Amino acid sequence: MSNYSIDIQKRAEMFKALGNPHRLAIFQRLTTCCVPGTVCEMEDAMHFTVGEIGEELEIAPSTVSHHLKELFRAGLIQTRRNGKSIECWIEPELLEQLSGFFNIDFLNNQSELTENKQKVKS
Amino acid sequence: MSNYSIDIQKRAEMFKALGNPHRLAIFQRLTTCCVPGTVCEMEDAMHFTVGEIGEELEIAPSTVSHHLKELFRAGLIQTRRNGKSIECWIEPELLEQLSGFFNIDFLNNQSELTENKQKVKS
DNA sequence: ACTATAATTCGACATATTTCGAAGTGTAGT
DNA sequence: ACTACACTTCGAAATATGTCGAATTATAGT
Repeated sequence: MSNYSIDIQKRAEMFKALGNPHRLAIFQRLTTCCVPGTVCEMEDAMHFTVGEIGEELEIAPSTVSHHLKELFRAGLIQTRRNGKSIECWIEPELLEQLSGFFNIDFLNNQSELTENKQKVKS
Repeated sequence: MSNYSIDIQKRAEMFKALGNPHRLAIFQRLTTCCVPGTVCEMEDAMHFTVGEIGEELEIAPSTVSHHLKELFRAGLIQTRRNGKSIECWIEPELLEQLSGFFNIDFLNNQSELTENKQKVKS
């Protein structure tokens, strides 16, 4: 369990964090807050307070807090105090990074993969 | 925990399965088996036997078996008996699906997102 | 039939996770 | 200073997970 690169350990922690339905729901909420079809204002629209998140989930505040801490520790969300409440959001770069992990083109060590794919299929 | 859509439940199970370092290593092995720079023969090169996987992980065969079962139950890998051994592989479509989940363009409900992104940044 | 190889199933055990309520901390308004 | 609001921290309890060795199943070769 301990002879893996930081890389795989860190990523496993991310996936573990997303492996709980409540946390995945939070994460998804934080990514899909932009109304479909409208311009996404990254700086504002993607922020939610802990309270807002808790309302949708219907679980105890202490449980919401626990889950948010897990998401934060995994490096999936950012938080910031704003007056009485605390804002949560996701950095768009993180989504790119995660998306890239499953990108077979990426895994194939760069570039000419679109080419290769076609070769295989022909 | 139970008032979530099948969708989110199923996906959470996938991420939970990937949330263990050993399983993530298996999964990664199964996706990156193609030698970088060469053509990826989907039908053959992406298959590994349980034994081959176990060797690299240095854990008891029964533990490997357990992890593979989890990956299978989550819908992440496919298996097939071939003689004495059992082959495991990942369907490329699955990688596309997972990659798409983190694709903010995708989340934003299709198409004109590349456009939108640029609008925001300008 | 016997043996070897490949993998799974079955307890068992230690450890981790999820969840809650109660108590605590920090901020803003009166 | 007091009160309300927003959230976190701290046990505690129930449940789930990761790991192994021993026993079992399935296949192939002799």
